[in-house]
Amino acid sequence: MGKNRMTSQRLKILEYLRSVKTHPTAEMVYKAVSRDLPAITLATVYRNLNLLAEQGQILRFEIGKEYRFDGDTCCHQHFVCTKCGKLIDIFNKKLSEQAMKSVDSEEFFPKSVRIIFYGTCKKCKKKGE
Amino acid sequence: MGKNRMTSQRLKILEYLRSVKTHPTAEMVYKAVSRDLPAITLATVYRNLNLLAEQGQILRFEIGKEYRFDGDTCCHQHFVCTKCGKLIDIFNKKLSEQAMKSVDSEEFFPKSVRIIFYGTCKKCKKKGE
DNA sequence: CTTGCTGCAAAGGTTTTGCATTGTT
DNA sequence: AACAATGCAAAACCTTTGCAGCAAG
Repeated sequence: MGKNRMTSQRLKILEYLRSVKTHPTAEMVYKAVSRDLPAITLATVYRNLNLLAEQGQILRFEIGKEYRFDGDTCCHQHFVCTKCGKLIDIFNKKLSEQAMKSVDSEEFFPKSVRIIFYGTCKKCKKKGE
Repeated sequence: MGKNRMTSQRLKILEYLRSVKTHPTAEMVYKAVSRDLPAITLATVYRNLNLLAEQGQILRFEIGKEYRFDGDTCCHQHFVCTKCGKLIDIFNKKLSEQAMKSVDSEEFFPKSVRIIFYGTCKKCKKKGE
């Protein structure tokens, strides 16, 4: 703990994640970062993503059997369109806070909530009609 | 649709899931069901779990890279203890309904919500002190 | 009988790991 | 100089799939 070295690979990965509003997979991060660091490997990307997630610098969560990473650690929710698979951010801080409050008790001591909605997005809804 | 055959394997799997309050992995279901059906294979377990989930007879969700299955399809939330890894049910129908309502709009058409809390459970909290 | 389901084995895709080397501190 | 981090390749892991035989309707 606290004895991490800031390598060019780690920095690039972190910068990349903070620069995009998408929720890339490890593979996507790898491809993006490869443009600047052609020698980087997928293994390194995984190792860094996992480390950053452990430290709470980024978010890691699972959508349908693969990890997605998110540079925005501020509490927000996600919407998954089950038609097109798109993952969309929803910013409703109150909702997360409200949820946290509702379970905080002598039984549970929540540190974070993950709220994911599944349904249809605007675009797919239109197509379906 | 509607042309499924109720095989002994499928029945056993469904019965098992409904009989437990845990959230077993496919592997765990396989082991449990194997006691009565020694010839069953993991592949069959997966096929049935996926089919049942598609039909909405059970729930399927991801916790840390593996699928978990839940025989209780009624809307409830989950609490994951990050210390011991335990997965606990929380029954707060209102919370889910509230969440759904808050995003339902011209933009999003949610069909379901998944709310997972991460934190410390009572037992681990005690140990930590 | 029909054809959906099974067991078996093999393949698939994502993530992790061992090891020698490199590069931060 | 130490040792954390990397690249490479192989392994590990969970899940899916093709196919021939079986069995539910």
